Amino acid sequence: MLPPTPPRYPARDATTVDRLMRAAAQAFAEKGFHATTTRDIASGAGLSPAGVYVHFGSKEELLFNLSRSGHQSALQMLRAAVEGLEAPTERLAAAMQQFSAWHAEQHQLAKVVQYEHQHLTPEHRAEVLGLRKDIDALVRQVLESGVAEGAFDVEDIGDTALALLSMAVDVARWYSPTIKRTPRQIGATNAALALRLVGARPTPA
Amino acid sequence: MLPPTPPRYPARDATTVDRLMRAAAQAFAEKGFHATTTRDIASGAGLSPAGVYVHFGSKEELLFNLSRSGHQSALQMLRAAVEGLEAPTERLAAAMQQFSAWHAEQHQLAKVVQYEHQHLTPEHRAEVLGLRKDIDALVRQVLESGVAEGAFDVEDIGDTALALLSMAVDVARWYSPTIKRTPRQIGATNAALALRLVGARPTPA
DNA sequence: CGGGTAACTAAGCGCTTGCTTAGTGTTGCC
DNA sequence: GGCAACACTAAGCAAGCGCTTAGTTACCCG
Repeated sequence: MLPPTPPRYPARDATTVDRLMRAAAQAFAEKGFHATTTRDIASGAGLSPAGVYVHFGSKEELLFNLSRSGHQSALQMLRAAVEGLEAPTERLAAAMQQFSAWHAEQHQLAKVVQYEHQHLTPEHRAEVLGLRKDIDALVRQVLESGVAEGAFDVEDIGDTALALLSMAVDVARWYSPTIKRTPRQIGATNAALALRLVGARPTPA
Repeated sequence: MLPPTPPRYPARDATTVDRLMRAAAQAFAEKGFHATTTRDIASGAGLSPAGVYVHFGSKEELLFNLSRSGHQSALQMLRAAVEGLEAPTERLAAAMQQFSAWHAEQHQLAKVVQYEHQHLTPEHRAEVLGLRKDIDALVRQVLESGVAEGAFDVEDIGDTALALLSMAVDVARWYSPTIKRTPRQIGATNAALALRLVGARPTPA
């Protein structure tokens, strides 16, 4: 009774779904969810207005898929960044570097992730807020272990974690591909600033 | 030929205009400009849908008035905060404290200011972007004088100013009146973190 | 070659949107 | 008292919205 193809509704035809996701990310990032029409998305993906609904049940479902996969990739990237690193300063620097650079490199997706989740249904919003908590917890944990080892001098871990996240997240608000600094440079700057914030010394030359 | 009343189209009846501005600020902050209908604003101000157009020519004009007056009040507040202060650490701490607290206390207006200006007409956007540049310039100037006096140790003034602004502006994104910290406490935290960022010592006890 | 399936489109439906129009009640001035 | 000026409403219009329906094309597997 098993079908010869694996369950197909997670859309095998990656290219059209991919074009839709890209077109939606660009439009949502530039104009916001409500100012974007399904016709914008369809034409951005080279489809007729009805073509969207072959792959997504609604405009909100498209936003949800974007928001969830964006949150997941940010979280995975953060985990990969600190994996294998022992020293708290290295872990913090790597996390801040990668997270900031991600918000620049993926600035369209990042804008959707940071500023459009309010337009999700309550159930969908709850799901992505869970992923956000994981990201917050990871940053807090990096700070906590640094404080425990005496590598960081921090007044309040929650406040400091929030400030660090602000610096990185806000990149999505002001970044534009036309500026001089590259995502990598932005990451390096924010990593250095983060080490100052937590009272660590930058790795000596 | 001068009329007995001064030019009247800047709306003398402050109370209805004020109710409209408040209702619009709340709706724009909570749902965004495009998701807000003129009927939302009208009913929020206790008017019929047509009543809005007695005082504002369009929904965008309402947004513009909000955005401009919000930018102006933020800028004025920043100027007042540093006025009369000589020591760079005091000036930076005062600016950061007040600017961060403003984004909490006025979080609805601040959200409109920071996240909705993309929906202004090009002319109106250009006008508020001018005010934003003034705010950026003020922060930079505080950093520059601190560096010149040897009070701050900063690698790059532009990057550091941007990080400081990120910390303050991002308050509007995460602040909610239900959290434990008061706007004043948030301001104090961010002021202390700012002094760390610029390599200054917090004022000794 | 025939038949089922999945991707896609042309057309359009019902609804909501920003905004207008025509009219009403109130106020203040001569 | 007369009347213009004003703030406001009831009703509604044209346009645009998200999404559906009915039908066409392309392709895969026997």
